[in-house]
Amino acid sequence: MPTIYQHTTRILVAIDCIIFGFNSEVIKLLLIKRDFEPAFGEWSLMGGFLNETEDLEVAARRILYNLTGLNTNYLEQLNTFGTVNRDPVERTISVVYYSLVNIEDQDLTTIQAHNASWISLANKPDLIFDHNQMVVMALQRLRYKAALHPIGFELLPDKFTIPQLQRLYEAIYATKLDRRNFSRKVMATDLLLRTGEKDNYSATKKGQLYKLNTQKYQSYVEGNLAFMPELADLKPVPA
Amino acid sequence: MPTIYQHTTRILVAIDCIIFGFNSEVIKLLLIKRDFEPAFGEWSLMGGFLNETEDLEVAARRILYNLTGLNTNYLEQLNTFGTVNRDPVERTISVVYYSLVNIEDQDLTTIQAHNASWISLANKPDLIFDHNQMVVMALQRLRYKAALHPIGFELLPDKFTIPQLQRLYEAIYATKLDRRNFSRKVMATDLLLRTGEKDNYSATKKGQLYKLNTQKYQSYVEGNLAFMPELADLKPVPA
DNA sequence: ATAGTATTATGTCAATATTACACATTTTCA
DNA sequence: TGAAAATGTGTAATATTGACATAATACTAT
Repeated sequence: MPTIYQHTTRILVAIDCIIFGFNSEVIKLLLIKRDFEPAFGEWSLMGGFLNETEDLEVAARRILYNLTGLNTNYLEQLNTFGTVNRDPVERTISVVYYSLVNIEDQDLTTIQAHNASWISLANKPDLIFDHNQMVVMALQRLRYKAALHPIGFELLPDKFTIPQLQRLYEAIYATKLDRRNFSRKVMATDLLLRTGEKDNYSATKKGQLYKLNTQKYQSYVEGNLAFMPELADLKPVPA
Repeated sequence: MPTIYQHTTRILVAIDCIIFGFNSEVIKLLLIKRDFEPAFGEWSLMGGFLNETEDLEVAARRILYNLTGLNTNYLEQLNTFGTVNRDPVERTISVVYYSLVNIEDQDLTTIQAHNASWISLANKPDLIFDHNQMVVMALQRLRYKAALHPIGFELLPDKFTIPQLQRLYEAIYATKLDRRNFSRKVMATDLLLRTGEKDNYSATKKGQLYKLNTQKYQSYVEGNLAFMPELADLKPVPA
């Protein structure tokens, strides 16, 4: 006979996903304009409920996949939000994940079917419930992580140029970096491999395309070598 | 008429607390030897269930207070663990907090009443469920945080000496630091104020007692000045 | 009183990292 | 051909780190 906990307060558990993308210029968020209740017509993160027989991360991947049609590499738990009245319908706690996706890999049809769009951070509309707070925390976390681990690559296409990578870091930290020092520094990590190909999107000189040295990358991610420690002096996150 | 979510899977939400302390030599954990089911007689973290009308952090503080009789300054959410079978009795997700407490402030009676004891990391017994995993993650997080923010002070008494502080950092990072460089560095942050008093516990020369410059401390904790960035190259956490 | 030890306060120095530039050259499109 | 972007190399000023030296001081144990 299975024991049962006496405690009877069982609670709705939601999963919300913050999806970061980068379009070679600015950091974007994948947000949905709700065509369902509650908060019909307002903007929110993509979310759903945790099922009885589903692990947390599995649920997050399910929700992400349903919206974007893609399996992201980088999915990490951010925080669990559980203020009593955060959801006006019913007490719900939300386990929030954030993910970094290559904006080019998305499945446009799926995204449109969910009434979702990529919106740059600067134009972020007001979101429902405590979702604004979640985004602020996620950006903060992204800055932490990207200073110590080379996770930025998840936001780029497989092949990318050094200036693209630099623009990504400039976008994450809202700062300007010296072109020459940046490239020297990045090359010194040995994380990049020349593909020999060139960037055909460029209107001017087509840059060298690089890809990740996946072995080196693994040791950087699993080990704890600081990637760009000088960026660890984080600037405040704009609200 | 209030809307109700159709989704019916409501889940038990537990809160578990990892309580770090420091006794001037080693990092300790406050663990309980269970005198109740499930897992009677085994070791675990202190935990409890989230109530319907209770915020997450409030629940964590309640549980912490019940066990230690103290209100800690430093309480931070670590992660939510939700593998389907992590609790053999019933599907339960656990929102885990970690806290840093001054080991001297504890209420011994309360601790004993809960069959709890301070156990040094090196002697940590095997814990129930996924609690071992939680501890590993907490130690990792502690190392991250303490490298970038001066949170270590929470583990010390109000007044402490420089060598005490150094031993704390050495314990957190399982490393040795140069006495002379350490004191120079710490003094340079302007975070410490001399109290003029002396450490009467010392058997030899009684060291100067310092206390935190709480204003400076706030700006370090809230701001993002890296505290000891050279320690951010984290060593792997011993399992 | 003294030997021994821990604490505290300075100082030196080489290796390394960071920052901020200068200058030169190449590739591409219009 | 000229503008724009990408690339490559150099280098001086400055800051940080890590390793080690010295010494005054305060206390205990004997």
